[in-house]
Amino acid sequence: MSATFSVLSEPAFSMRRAVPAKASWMSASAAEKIPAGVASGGQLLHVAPDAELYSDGAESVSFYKVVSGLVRTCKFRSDGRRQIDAFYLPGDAFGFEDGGRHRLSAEAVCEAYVVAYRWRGSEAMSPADAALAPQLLSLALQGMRRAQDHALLLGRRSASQKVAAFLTDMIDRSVNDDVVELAMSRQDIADYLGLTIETVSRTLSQLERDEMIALPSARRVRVQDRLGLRHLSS
Amino acid sequence: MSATFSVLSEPAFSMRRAVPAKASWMSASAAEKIPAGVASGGQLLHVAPDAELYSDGAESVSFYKVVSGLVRTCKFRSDGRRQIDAFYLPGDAFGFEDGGRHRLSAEAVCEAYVVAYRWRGSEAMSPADAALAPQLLSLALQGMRRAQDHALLLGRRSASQKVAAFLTDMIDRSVNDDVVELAMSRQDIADYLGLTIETVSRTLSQLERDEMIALPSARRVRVQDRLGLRHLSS
DNA sequence: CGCTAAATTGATCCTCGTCAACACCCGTGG
DNA sequence: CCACGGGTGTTGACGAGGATCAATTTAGCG
Repeated sequence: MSATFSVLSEPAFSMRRAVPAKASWMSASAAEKIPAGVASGGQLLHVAPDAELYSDGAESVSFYKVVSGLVRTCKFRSDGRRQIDAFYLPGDAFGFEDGGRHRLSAEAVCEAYVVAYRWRGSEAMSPADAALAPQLLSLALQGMRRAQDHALLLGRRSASQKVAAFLTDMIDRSVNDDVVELAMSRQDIADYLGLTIETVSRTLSQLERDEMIALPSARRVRVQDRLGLRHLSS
Repeated sequence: MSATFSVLSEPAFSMRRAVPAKASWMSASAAEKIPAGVASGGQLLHVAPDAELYSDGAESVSFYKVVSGLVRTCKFRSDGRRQIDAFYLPGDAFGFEDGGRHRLSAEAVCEAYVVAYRWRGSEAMSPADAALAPQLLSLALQGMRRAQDHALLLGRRSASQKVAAFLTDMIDRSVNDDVVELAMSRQDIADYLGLTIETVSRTLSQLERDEMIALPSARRVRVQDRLGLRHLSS
């Protein structure tokens, strides 16, 4: 895994891994893609595919917002297995946690740009930061909602229900209506749903046979029976 | 299910269910058990066993803090199955969500006292409320952490790992060191872990045979090999 | 055009869900 | 005091769904 990410504004950023930071400066057009943020003073970062933005246990100095690409947060178990906590699409914020340390790793699924906002947790908030608290609160509540939905998704559901719910969620979150371009691999999906790659693959094939979806290519899903899919995930 | 809960301070509280509010006034000693809260103006409520504090979809007018007893938040699926999102012990806060509506039901597992704090979400915060934002933020981050841990617990783990993790969590959260008094039924545990009551029961029996725990009674667990248990839940 | 990683498909095993019977705990009432 | 009854928990037998191991196909990329 060639883990690299580069700071595109200020260079003073704590890197956990000794990795050569590739100098790749953003274009003006990329800068314009930054969504109207919580704070104005964000720092734009480029993260290479599979590169680690921060790791489990690392000191938490910022939270982040995705500008482009896809980010996953995950946990690595002692048995070597990986569990993915969430996928973050452009516009989504992640990485704000209390306690001074991250409790998950964050990695780019594919090449991504993220904005980092300096923030060290609700305990260490300056009076100036306090003004942002309501907006951070909104983000935290959103994050809690997402985590709760994920827990509900994982609790006692069949493989087909899980995959259908995953696809439904991806459709809802993507701009396009009926075709989803999955940036993540089958392994990523499996680790997110608590399944194996084989089961994910089999389930997708079955959904295709049932004519609920079409798979023009492995990572491209065309939804043909949106209602049926939504009903399956119940 | 005889769903009843009664407001012990002000009577103006929105009840979703047409239920006879039993007049049961708190004792002075119960009042003293209220933990130092986020806000001072909380309203003490009594909730009878299995009574619903609020239901999925209900308008969200308050968040809550457990004074005594045990509260569960849960979701009911269309197939009739129930999933428990979380258990809340004395001192834990719950029920703060954005969007104006609750997305889970809250019920008392056993007789409980909770304090309700008027709050309608981060969108509808008065300047006075804004002062509380940092503390609410801390609570929300705690809630997010809890939900994430729950999702990680449910993702691809064996029944014994799940049960061990559940017991470990209950030990960590209870005051007593090695004996846990479980207020919840096997069904509650099963719905929390995404298992069946039979599997929960079998797993507990197995843990007892392995001498990691002892079960002096069905709801009382004595932990004999705390390290082994913790290692199992990994 | 090959090389490699990713994805699919197949065969088999095992965990856990399901159905069923039974034990236990308590409160009620004879 | 014990019989009865219902709720809760335990245990057993069996089967289905998904994990595992293995082989093959497809896609991506030099």
